[in-house]
Amino acid sequence: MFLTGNQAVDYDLPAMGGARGGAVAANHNGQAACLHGLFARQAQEQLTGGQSLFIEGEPADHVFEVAEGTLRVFRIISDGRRVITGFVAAGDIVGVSMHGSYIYSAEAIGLARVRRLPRRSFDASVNDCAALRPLLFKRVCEEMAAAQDQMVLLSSKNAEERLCTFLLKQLRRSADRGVPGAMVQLPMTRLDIADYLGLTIETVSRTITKLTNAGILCNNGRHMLQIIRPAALAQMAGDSDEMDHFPREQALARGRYRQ
Amino acid sequence: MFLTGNQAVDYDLPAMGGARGGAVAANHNGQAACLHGLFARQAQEQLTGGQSLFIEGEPADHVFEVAEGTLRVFRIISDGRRVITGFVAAGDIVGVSMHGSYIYSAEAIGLARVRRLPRRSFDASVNDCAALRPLLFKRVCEEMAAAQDQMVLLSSKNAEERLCTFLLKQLRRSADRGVPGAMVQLPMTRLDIADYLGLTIETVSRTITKLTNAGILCNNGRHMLQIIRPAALAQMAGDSDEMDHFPREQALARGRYRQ
DNA sequence: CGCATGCTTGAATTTAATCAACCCTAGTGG
DNA sequence: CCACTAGGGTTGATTAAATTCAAGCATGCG
Repeated sequence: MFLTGNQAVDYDLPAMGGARGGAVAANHNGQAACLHGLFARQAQEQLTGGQSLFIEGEPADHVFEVAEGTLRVFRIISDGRRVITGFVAAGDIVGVSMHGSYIYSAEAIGLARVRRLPRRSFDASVNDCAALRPLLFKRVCEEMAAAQDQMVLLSSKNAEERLCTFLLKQLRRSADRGVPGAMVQLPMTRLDIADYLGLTIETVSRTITKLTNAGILCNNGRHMLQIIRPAALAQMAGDSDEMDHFPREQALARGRYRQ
Repeated sequence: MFLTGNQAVDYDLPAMGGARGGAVAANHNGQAACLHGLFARQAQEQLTGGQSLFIEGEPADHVFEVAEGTLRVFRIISDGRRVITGFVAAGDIVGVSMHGSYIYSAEAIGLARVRRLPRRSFDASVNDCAALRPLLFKRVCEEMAAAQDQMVLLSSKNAEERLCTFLLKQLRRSADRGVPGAMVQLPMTRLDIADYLGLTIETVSRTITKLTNAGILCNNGRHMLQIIRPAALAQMAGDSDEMDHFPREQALARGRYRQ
């Protein structure tokens, strides 16, 4: 049931070397213009809610591009709890920075579609194409930066700040996808959010209620919120915009950062 | 004293290619055998305790290899607190996965020595040398894996587990460096540890005391501990060795992971 | 010696977790 | 069409853990 990782896929790689004839999206004649181009000719695979794309510990044989939907990326720790380390959505690539085995699992939240490439092909393509390498590098840097941000969130923000930070990020995403009117799509459940933010489901729920009561947002069903006062949200997120150009001085002022 | 990470190491690279002409930048005609080789000919720079190597937000113009000592890698958040996202020690490379600007600061804990390479040179060398690319990629993967581990630690471990995990990691490091007899070197201060583990200095102190009283470790001065019962430490670290091959079953048993 | 810094310990407080009950909604089947 | 159910979600009361505030100790350095 939940183990049905992936069935029946054709694994031919896009014949990287020479002229890639037919050419679907996003790349041209000689070489792929972008990473997306590498996946463009691969068949889409469909995942239903809760279905695994890959599981922590499996050999990391493939790299995936999400075409549609959202996946959660997580690890199960020894006491059985789940830690979600990220969500990936359409356009994102998953499973890149793996050395031997996947270090986390990925599974669909609701319906999702992905394309896959064998890792060897992916690596070879990128390795062969000088234009792609910086693009991949950039992605990895972004992934790293996101991990850093998450560490900061987890190690120093309270429940409210965590949730506001999260909602703000989702708001940006939704806006980028053309969702209008400060609406935020939350495809994931409250439990997903809790496991991502290092909180319990109750705390997430309470905090959303509190923000609603404070007139900062407004609840349109479980998976859709409207942000009424984005500025307030940003302020409560705690990465204060106006001040954080002066990290050193502030820190000194508070006596926490010396020398 | 506690800084003597490892001194007097011979850093000439295994003379991979042929004649490495005068030239700074450390690579090729032949080609460098390893990333370390890229830095080998660079002058060492010395940093004293508390001195910055680079600061968050600066243009990320250089890549560094630590030759000696330990640095802390951190961000200062808007309210002035410091979040340490990692420590780097001899042999580690810092500042790789940066796109435009550094996303964190790095500064020496006590005396340290580093070698630097302009980012352009570093990138060019790696880009030109097919043998180096997977080595760099591997490093980045390790960095990513460490970040994941840290996220798990921060989002789901209690103070004791955090500290035990940390000590265990330091123990491995110390052992790798040839420190004998289950001794752990802690070049950093308690405040550094606290900022790294997402705790306060008081909690770190109390927890060390507790472990000492429990006969698990033994305090030899501020910057040196002896681990009396490594197995107990490992168990308290909470990434239980014996069970975590069955993440799925456990999770289901606890009703936390469904579908 | 005396100060400063880092560390430890104690008491009070606060935050989020836990335990427990209940609600709401979508989907099912009679 | 309505009743029922299961899952996800909310709310409340209590508890536990770590923070905060406060004081004192130890070590190293001028």
